[in-house]
Amino acid sequence: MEDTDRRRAILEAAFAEFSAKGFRGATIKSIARAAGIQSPALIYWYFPTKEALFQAVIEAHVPVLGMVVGGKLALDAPPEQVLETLAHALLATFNQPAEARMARLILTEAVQRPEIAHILIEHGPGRGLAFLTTYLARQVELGRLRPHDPRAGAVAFLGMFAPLLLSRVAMPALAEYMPDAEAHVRTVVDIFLCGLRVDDAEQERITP
Amino acid sequence: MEDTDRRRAILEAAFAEFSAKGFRGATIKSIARAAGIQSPALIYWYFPTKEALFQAVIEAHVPVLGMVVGGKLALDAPPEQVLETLAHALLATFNQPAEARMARLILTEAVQRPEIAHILIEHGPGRGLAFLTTYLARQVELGRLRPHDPRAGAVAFLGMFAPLLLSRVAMPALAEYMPDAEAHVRTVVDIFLCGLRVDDAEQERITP
DNA sequence: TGCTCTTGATTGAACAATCAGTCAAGTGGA
DNA sequence: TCCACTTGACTGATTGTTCAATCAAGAGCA
Repeated sequence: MEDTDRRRAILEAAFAEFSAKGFRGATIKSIARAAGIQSPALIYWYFPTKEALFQAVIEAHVPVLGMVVGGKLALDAPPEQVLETLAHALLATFNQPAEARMARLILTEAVQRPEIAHILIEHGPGRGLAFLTTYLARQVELGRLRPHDPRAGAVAFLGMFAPLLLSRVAMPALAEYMPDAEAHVRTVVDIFLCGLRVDDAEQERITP
Repeated sequence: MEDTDRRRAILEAAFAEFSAKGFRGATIKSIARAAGIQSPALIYWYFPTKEALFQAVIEAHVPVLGMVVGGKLALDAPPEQVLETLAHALLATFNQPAEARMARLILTEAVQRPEIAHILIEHGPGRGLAFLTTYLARQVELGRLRPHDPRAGAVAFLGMFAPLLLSRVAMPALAEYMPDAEAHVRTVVDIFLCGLRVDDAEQERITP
């Protein structure tokens, strides 16, 4: 559990290599070179195996996944505030290079590794979905949103940002089909709110 | 360009292996074994290299990607019909095992291969997005939907199904957070339609 | 019918390169 | 001296790929 300079350097280099080339594409030799180490053998003094190094890299970056909903989002706060805050937090999170690379790593590796997929989902999108689901249910209870399946609503809302995040993080070729981020947030929140607002109630004007 | 039995068998086996283990994970030996071939060397009689075999596999499955919007979706058809049809077509498409495996292959490999990502996006999600974008713009023109950014609207609508498709195709661990497919389609179409419906000019104001 | 000759298809063996991982021999500070 | 740390050289296995040899089936000719 100790965290020396060398160990940290290796972890950092391994993260860069894994996220750029995938588990199989990144070799311990390339990781060693990226870490400024003379011999690949040194890696095996800190980590018993390549697989263990990979797991350590994952575990080192799991905590950052939980930060998306780390803010103070109350269950009773009004939807127009919570949804916009959540949307901006989502985009801001994956603007950070470390988080973006982590997302790419998950995307390429978790498919072949269901066991780590489970852990990562638990700490990342799972929390966001769980919070949003109970939040939507609560808002229906409060009469601020009309009755609907809150689970489907949560999946739908977060999913609306999936293409945008995918284009930023992993597939730049998608970018040409993507709208501006700010405009997208505005449109999405607007559609979602109007779509779930209680009918015929008091409502504010919507500007095109 | 000839398509003998052997060549087709190799392509099929390679598709299965690549989609299951990824490009690096699938070896020509395993592909040969899956194709019922004695020696891996035979593959090199039909394909000059492993990379060429991979490209051939991709090209062989590109056409099926265009089928999503292959149906007769008119620009003037009412939204409640078009959106539901589109949603069901989307889910039905990725229920087919071949399409699902193709999607997984794209997801895991296109990240490291921008050149093929571009082609695949062009034939797949790109077409869907392009159609939906012009369709939404047309509906705004017709006065059936209220003014909004049609590009963002299209991305949002298709994105709403991204988590569901991801859980089915590549990450089963996500399934426990997912709603029932039918209910999700209903909720999504409902939210999207209500969210973009033209506001009734006469609103009864109920002051709280 | 018999007999070569050609051609496409298939094979087992072997190639060089690279991989993850090991090992013995060091280094340098306490 | 001791011990945490570092190194270059090495190992055995696996990788994609090549190659010479072989097989089956005709084609042309007697």
